[in-house]
Amino acid sequence: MKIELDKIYKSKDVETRWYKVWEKSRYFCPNENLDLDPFVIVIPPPNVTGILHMGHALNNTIQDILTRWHRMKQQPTLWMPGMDHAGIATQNVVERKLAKEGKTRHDLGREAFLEETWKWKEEHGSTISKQLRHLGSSCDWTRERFTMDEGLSRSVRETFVRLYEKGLIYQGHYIINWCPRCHTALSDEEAPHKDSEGSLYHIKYPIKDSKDKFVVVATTRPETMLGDTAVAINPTDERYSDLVKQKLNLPLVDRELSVVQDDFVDKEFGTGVVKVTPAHDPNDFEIGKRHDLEFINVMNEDGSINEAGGAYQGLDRFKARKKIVKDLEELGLLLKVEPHQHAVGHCYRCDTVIEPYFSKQWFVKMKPMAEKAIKVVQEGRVQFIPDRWTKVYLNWMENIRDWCISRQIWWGHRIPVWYCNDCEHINVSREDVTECQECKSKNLRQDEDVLDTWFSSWLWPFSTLGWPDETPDLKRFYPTTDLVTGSEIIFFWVARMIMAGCEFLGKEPFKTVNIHGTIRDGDGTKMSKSLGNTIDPLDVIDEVGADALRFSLMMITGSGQDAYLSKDKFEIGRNFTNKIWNACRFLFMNLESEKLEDFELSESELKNLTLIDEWILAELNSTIKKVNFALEVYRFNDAASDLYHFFWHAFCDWYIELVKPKLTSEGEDLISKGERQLTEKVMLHVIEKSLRLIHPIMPFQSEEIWQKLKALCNKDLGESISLSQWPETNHDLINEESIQKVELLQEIATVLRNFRAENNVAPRDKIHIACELESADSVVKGLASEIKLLANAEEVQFISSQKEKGKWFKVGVLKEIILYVDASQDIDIAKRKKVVDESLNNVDAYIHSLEKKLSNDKFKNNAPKEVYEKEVEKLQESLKKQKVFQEEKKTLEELV
RNA sequence: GGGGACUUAGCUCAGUUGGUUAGAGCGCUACCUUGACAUGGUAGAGGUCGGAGGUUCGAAUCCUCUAGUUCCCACCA
Repeated sequence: MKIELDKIYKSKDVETRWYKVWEKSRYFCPNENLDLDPFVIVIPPPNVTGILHMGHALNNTIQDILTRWHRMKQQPTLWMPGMDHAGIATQNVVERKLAKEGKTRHDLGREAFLEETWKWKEEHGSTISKQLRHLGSSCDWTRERFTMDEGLSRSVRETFVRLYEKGLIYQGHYIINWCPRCHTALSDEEAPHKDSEGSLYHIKYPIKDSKDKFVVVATTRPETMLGDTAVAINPTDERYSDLVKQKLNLPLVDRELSVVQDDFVDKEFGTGVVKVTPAHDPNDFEIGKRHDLEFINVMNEDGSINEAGGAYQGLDRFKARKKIVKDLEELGLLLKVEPHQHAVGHCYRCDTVIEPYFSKQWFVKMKPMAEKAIKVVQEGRVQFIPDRWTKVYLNWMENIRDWCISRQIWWGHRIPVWYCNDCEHINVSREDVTECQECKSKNLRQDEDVLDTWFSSWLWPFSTLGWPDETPDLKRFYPTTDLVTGSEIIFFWVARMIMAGCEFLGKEPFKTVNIHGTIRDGDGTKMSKSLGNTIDPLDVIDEVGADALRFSLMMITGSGQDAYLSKDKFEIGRNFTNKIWNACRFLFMNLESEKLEDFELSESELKNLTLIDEWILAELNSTIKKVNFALEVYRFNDAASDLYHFFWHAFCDWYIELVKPKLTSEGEDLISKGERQLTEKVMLHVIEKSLRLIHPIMPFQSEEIWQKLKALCNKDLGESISLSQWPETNHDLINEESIQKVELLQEIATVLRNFRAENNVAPRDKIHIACELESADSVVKGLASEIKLLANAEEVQFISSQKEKGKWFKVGVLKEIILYVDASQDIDIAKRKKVVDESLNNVDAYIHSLEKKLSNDKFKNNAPKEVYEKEVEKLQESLKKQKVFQEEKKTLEELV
């Protein structure tokens, strides 16, 4: 039976070929196994406008590893895919497109604009799901959802109505974050503050009916003074106690201002006098409410000054600011301007400076829901990994503020509210309303606004499963198991999902939240398109393959830690896929066995193993154990590096090298046919298990090789490695003794190779080796042929210490053995002497420290017995070494 | 203002309950173009774990302070 692999691994061909098969064969749909708990992940739905970036690649690789791992454990496994309609982002895209044609959305009107947007979605909206397939993501695409599809829209309405009926949704006039470019309200989370250099303007407000008397107020936004309706001081501030009875004249605008006392005012800051603009500042808004002040809105939706601004009407807010400052200066009312650093909100979509804006919006009352969501985390029913995020989450939850959910855009779920034009009744309904519930009038108008995009995302873990219907999927797959996401959407998404799950289903939506790090570039700045510092995952896939990308990402990103990425980081994955490919190729090339029954090793086969076979099986099983553990605790980097070290540095570097002669022609005389067959079987067993272990991280290549391997076997291994059984650890095969023996063998080989390197003995030249053994029954005796092979020796002799002194040259000292080579070699005595001197110094120092430690009674009394004994053992060994080195030093000195 | 995270070889990072003469990958040096792989092999050089103090028989690992880098959160005009 011959199986062949191409000379080089052609990732592109393999990837497209297998993904098609996987998807077509519905391997990614959950199985019907009722005995095992289902494993469920919902994808953090990427924006429909999105294109795959490294953050996605990391996020989805982790999800895929978990999904494939559980699928191989034969659990019913569902990775629910889908996309987010991304209200503002998508609308921006379509509006930009229209702008190129010289049109605005208003030219089209609402209906036509939405049609246009759906059209855009149909044409471009599947980009990212295609890209996720390139990555190998094993989502169940038959269940793919979109936040605006019919079912999800229904759950949005259901939740809105329920919350409204419960009194948790209310409408009101408040100061919200307004983006003058997107023309919409934003939630607090959507308006992140950035420190910016601004100015603090000190302005004189004249006191009415006084000559030249004035108070000084300070502001960073002078243009808002157009909307001032009062000035506030701290009630305990004696400097201004007289002021309370007086009135002020607001400059530039002909308006009288009263003076109010409010605790909010900090006596220490500035002059201790605050201008109050209730319609343009959240704090002033509160003061305004407390003191029943007038709310004057001075801006239009685009941030320009409106008619209330008198002479400044029509000016953009920043132009108005300049002009106002200039005018004040001319009037002699500008006292001074100081540089001032302060935090300014910016639109998270377009980065425009947010305007605190007074308007009527819909809000969700969050406190009652937060309480439940806090509880489930505190009780450990939802667990953050790493745990430090728990604190971040709880802190936000405990200080939660109401959620502004109305957006003044068109793309999204329209608010299910109909106002009666006749009786002004507010109709809130799951179904479209055509008749007023109060007065039966048909003269209704629906609320113009749509809901925040996150108002549909927060339902994602159950809306995708069919909720509010009691669907079989919902029963079977809710609550989901793991959530995998980045830290930047803990508040936006994770926290709200927990609230929604508890509120609407009475059960937390997932058990663990795995927060992975952020991908940054080599300088540590976040990768973003606008900075132009991105590495496109698709380019990487193109160059090195998806498996290499995935593996590299796992090697690079420590648990939850940010990763600093540069292109060369992907070499590790590329090299590893190459190594696996070539190792398998080599082994397949030299196979002689006929078809095997299967790859499992029978009892009798296990009894006939060579030491090397025993050892590799021990290493394999200890790797299975480690990988299992790593995955269980979400330490993907550990899993990846465990696999890497096993396959490369145990299997390839040592095992294959050791069995090579048996497999190639020169070995034919050396072993019996049965022995060769057994070795081949062990080797195939190891490869087959390794492939299964690697499959969650590197799905494509493992499938390709595994399918070739299948042909060698009579037993039906199944259709795909992705459905095959996840390897279990066979603890009986973790044979410590064989591990120790092979470690000794490796040390011996290293010493001898080192000798070659130091003395420039060519690898081809055979050497003669002698081993002086501590005891006659040393295990080393059984290793002669391996030593011979690894050191390329003509022969290996075992000698006793006293004899044949002149013939052998000492090259190394190990645990139970002293190594010699034939003294006829051309040996660099000076070099050797240097090495021996250094070794002796090290050993001396080490012995000194050990003796010190051991002579300390406190150590003897306090340290655990094993630790103490270990130290004693170390000392004995070191003393032996010391003796040998001393002798050798003497010998070398005589020779010089 | 509050809360995290990070600081270990030239670079990027491991080091899970304190006990290793401190590890890996890349890079570097020397040798190897022997038919699996130069995306390779062998050998080697290179850190005392940001700094200071403390706890302990024993600390990279725990505590305190301190410096630097960085990320969140926060309504001080």
